[in-house]
Amino acid sequence: MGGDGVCDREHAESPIEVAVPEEPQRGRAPSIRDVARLAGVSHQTVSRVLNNHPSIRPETKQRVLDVMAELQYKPNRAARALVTSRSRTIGILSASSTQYGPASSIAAIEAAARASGYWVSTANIESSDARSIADGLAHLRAQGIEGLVVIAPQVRVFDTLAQLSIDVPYVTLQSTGRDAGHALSVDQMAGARMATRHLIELGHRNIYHLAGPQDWIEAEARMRGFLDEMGAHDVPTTAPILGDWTADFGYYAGRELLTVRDFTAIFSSNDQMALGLMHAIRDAGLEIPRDISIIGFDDIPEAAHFWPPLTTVRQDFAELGRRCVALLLGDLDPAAPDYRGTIVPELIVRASTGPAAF
Amino acid sequence: MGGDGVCDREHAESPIEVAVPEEPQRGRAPSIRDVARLAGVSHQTVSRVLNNHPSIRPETKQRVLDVMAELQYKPNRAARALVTSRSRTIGILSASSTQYGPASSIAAIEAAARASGYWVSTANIESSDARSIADGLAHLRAQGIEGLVVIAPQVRVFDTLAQLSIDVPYVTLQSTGRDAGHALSVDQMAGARMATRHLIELGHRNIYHLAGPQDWIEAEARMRGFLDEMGAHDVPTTAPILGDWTADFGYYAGRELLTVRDFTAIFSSNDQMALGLMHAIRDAGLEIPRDISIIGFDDIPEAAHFWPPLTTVRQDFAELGRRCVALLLGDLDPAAPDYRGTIVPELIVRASTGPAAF
DNA sequence: AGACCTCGTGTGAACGGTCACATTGCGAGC
DNA sequence: GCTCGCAATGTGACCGTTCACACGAGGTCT
Repeated sequence: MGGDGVCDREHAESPIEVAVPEEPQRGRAPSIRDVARLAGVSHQTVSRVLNNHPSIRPETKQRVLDVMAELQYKPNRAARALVTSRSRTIGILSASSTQYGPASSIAAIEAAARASGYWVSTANIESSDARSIADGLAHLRAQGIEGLVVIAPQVRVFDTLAQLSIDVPYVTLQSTGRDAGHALSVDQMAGARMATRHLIELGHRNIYHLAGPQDWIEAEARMRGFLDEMGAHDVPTTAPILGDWTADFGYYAGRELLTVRDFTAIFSSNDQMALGLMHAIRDAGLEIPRDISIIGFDDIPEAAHFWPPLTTVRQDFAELGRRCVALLLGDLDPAAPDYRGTIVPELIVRASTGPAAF
Repeated sequence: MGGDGVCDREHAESPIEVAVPEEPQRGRAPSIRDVARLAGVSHQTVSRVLNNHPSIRPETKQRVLDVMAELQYKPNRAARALVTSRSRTIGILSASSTQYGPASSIAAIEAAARASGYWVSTANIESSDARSIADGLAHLRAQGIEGLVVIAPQVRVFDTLAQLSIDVPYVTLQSTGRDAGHALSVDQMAGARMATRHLIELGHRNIYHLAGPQDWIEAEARMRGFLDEMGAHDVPTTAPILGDWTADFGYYAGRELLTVRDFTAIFSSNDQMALGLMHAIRDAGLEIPRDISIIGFDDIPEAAHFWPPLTTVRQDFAELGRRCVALLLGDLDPAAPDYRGTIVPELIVRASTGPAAF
């Protein structure tokens, strides 16, 4: 019924293009039994060809394959999922999927999943409240996902997830340190220490840290890395400022900080906030890095073209996505390679950092 | 193992009435028939409750609902899809999903689809070659999607899609002008004309256009808008430069252009390239907008914090995504509202444009 | 030479929903 | 009073695939 309606509509809309006189197309799409009939075998033999079962005579197999091609047979995923109770679908629960990092990871996850014959279905959550998370998760679960990737790295999300008792294998793209089995991440602490050490080695002693939102796991890890490294060099620290990842926040935080100006460098927890900071610093008539050094985190593609080009810490989001799927499939499918373990980020020195001014 | 499972099951079923207080929960998830048995109705009645069929006694309905809640019954999507041959899944075929625009649209599409009870499954294509597109499409089709959204707005993609004769309703997020029925877009031409007019009104007469890749539909539309507006004001034009959307390209193009420097303004087809251009201009010791004005396109969230803050044209990607689903569901589901028609972008004037220097 | 295994194939029953149709009561119309 | 229609519910088939099991042919072991 619905199909007819759609067909009519198509015809009405594009009279020039679609003709589609090719297929006999009487009624339903060809099934395994149609193939079987034409190939002169049983439906089970066709099924065996589909799942390339070893014990099947090559010539029989070829005959079946030929008929499949002729009929343009396509296996019905729903039927298969019903009987095997395996959907071959990985769900992604993601916050802030419009940002470069998450988006890159999602793309990599999709590619890796597809290569392994899995589908990917996403659910975005706008806010991190329990309701929104539960809704997203319910949506994915209703679909019968086999594995779950969580790219909403707020502590709150974790807690909510823990309460919801997920019944599928899952991976989170950030590490709380608590749930070692499920987590996968770029080593945020190491990256933050690199960034901090870089500033210290340039002679800076009054360094601020513009952190991410308090309840983000990455933000916390970077903050910890910062504090540890500062401590290791006996440099006194001030309390980090808690931001929201946006360039807007960086700008306003910068304006605020400059009213006092008791620092020579700022380590921003991501590149966007660093951009906002630099904006504020320029507005105040100061020069980077002569007056103030800025270092970011992520290395988004634009960072090289900021003014000045931003020194930052590069994360390999794509590798993260790939490993994520490998880990998940390791649970789902013991054959897949397992490369658990953290990925080490890389310090990218550009022009926004320089020797300490005073 | 399997045999044991079956045996257990047989035993569990044979004794009259379940002795276990709560739920045996051994093995499979509860089905419609489990619910039926405990509620003392037929499986069909349960099905009617699920699809809230009108003619069912309220008290019967309530009883069924109670049992469902108790058993934590969840309908099996695969079974439903199998029998109705409707997957309730929308596929997204997307290139460059890591960029702000596409990512925003994807998020909006997912939200809108979910609100209408649909799932979203994505396939990313890295390159625009026919093979990659066909693979992505095949992947989505194998899943039995009911509708398709294409956010890979290269002309090439369109041609490939046309050849592949898509058998589901689809929408493309950009307009070729040719396939009016399927396309949905922000009015790129209008946006480009706004941007160009802005520069002309500031007195610029030597304006370059840094366009996007030749085969992108948006790029072409913006270029056309630029040329039209220039023509309307009798301003002579030079051939647009064809870029690749990246800040890197903008930077190198800028360096190249500055060797001649026969212009006072550049209209960049997106914000990233504008960023690269500004980088190159600063490197050459020039000041924006005193020496050269720059205008971008998209209004990515960072644009307000570029140096100088970028004048650009804002596109409402989220609205685009929402309408996209509405359009698709209009095909799928005649009840949904239909708001076809283009979305008008908005000129955002910041500090990267100013009066012509000479 | 019979027992036994393996290969290649077929048969019928699931899986968990929906659909078409059958079957009850029960009030209304003639 | 008897039929008719409708509301509320039940019965069995079916969607397209895989699974468990059966079966014949041929080879190997004892």
